[in-house]
Amino acid sequence: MPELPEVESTRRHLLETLTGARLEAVWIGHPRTGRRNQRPSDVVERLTGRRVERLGRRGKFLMADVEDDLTWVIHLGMSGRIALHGPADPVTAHTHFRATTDAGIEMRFIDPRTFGFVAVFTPEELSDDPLSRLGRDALEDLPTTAEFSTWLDSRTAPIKALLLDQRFVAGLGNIYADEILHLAGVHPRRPGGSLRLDEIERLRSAVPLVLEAGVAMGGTSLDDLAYLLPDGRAGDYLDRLMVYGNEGEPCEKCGNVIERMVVAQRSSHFCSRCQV
DNA sequence: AACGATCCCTGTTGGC
DNA sequence: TGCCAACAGGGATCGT
Repeated sequence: MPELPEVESTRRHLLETLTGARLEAVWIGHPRTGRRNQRPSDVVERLTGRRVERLGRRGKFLMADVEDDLTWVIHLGMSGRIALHGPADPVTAHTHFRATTDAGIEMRFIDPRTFGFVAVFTPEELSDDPLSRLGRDALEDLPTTAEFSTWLDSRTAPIKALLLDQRFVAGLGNIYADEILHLAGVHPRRPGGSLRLDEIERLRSAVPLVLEAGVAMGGTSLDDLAYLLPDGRAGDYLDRLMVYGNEGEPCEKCGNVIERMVVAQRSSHFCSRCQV
């Protein structure tokens, strides 16, 4: 599912096409895709004719600066992906947003489960939106071990749930949280406040190791229907996963069988020998 | 305040 | 073989 490495891989592939491009024909075809704007038609009205100044990312949100202080925000949700096409290419199912650049390239947002969205915010709207409370980016702005320690202090929620909470560190999802906990040797159900300083340090240092490897491989494509790069290719990190989706298989570190349990309403994959 | 539960949605999977 | 319930999950929201 799209997490930070998938969103960052998508951003890097879009940079050349979108940076400095003027958007011409803009279309939104599903009410849920534009639901974060009070009026979904604002997405079309605000983007049409305007130039994209810069394409950034915070956590799992693509955030582009657009002329006149607007912020164009795209979230891939669970099943969203972006594809670049020529305007005459056949439109595939679940295409809910299209925008043509002045160079004649069409960007499409494809999202079968409609958990994702496309929105355009004014500065005032952005400060009112929950995404203004997003935490620090897990790749570009990772908190220090001391800051992690303060945040975890006396917390009773399982560490897995806390890693998925986007309000402190933004960008981790179910797959990479499992991988990070495995690399750090921490059990997903450990209460956040129970982690010793050396464990917090291992956890914190595992974050960039896992995420940067994910970005280098173009992200994780679980199957052909979910995340793909904008040119339609699959990301290659699937083969590198140590625990996610490996239930019943031997741990590559110790040979113990990988187990699965539900933590924070999400399936968690872990090695009970490596992770304590 | 912190935490857990629920809901949104649809393609795929697994059980009977 | 065919049908249908269960499952997948990011984030907003709500109840305790």
